[in-house]
Amino acid sequence: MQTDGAARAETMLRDLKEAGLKLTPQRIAIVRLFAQDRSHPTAQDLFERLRHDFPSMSFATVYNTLDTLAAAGLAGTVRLGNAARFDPNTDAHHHAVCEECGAVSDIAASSLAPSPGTVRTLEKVAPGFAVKSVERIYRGRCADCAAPKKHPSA
Amino acid sequence: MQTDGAARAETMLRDLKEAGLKLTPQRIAIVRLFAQDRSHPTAQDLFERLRHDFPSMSFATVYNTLDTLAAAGLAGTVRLGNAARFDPNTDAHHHAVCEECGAVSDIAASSLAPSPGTVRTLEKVAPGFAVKSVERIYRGRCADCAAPKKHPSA
DNA sequence: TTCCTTGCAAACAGTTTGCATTTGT
DNA sequence: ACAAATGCAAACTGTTTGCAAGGAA
Repeated sequence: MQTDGAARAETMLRDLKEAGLKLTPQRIAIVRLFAQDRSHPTAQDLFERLRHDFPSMSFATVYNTLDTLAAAGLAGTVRLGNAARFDPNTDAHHHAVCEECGAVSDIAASSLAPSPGTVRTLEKVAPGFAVKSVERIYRGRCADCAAPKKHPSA
Repeated sequence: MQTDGAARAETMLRDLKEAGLKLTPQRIAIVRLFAQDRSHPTAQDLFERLRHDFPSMSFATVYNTLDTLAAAGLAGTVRLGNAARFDPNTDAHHHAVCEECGAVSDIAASSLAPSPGTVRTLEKVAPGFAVKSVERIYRGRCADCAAPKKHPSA
């Protein structure tokens, strides 16, 4: 179970090191920032926020690091709009997307494995297709957008 | 229930006309091709196949037509990789994606509305989030890729 | 020292836009 | 005739690549 972002950052860094990868200042900064971010940031988002501390950092480095994390199984990616969004949550989970503001939140799942019923259904509809995992996207309206106060007046 | 592609094409065309849109030769060709295509083609795919009959057709026209169809509720879009894929199937359904060849197939669903159980679960995990629909992506390996004959020899 | 990483800039892929011209209706 | 659609090319966004220079181990 994932809880503390800071702890997760250190775990990621340790895992990267153990995988024989170098811990450059950039990577450390990216990981520390990313591990704590539950907003499913895009590479651009992170780049923007890192820009301040690392004025010379390039996009490529951000992508590189994120891809490396993903390849190491320390991060996931979700594609919902035009941009790839990265997710430090490696527990089984689905996503809830707000159609109004675009916010994405994680919805814990006990497992992504298909249920026996799902397997049975698919066998009929798509014979021969071997399901490995089921991903769900819940679309709707998040609490913030449902809130009546559209005009922050009064 | 969607069955005959050719019939669906004519239905689409009729609906477009009824919506006050013009039936240009390009649109007719795109619709006729698209309505029958269950492979979830990208705009590029269609453009390429249309190129032969309409050497002067532009990308923009393909996108325009596809977007128009989508806006009219006559087509759907799925985003799985880098490109948007269009789907002439407007019945409630999910998608099965082969992780090996990338093929996408439709999996009929009785409804995309969330089940009472889902609503209940989400209420706990994401309080205030109003689920409107649930989309599923089944990932696995399709029948073709599972087939042992990788080398079309013998 | 040795590779892995970085930064940069250019290359790419997919999609959108502006505008003059053409064309359904 | 008129509004809508087309073609074209250029602009854009998001992502990737090639390569010289830099830096962790």
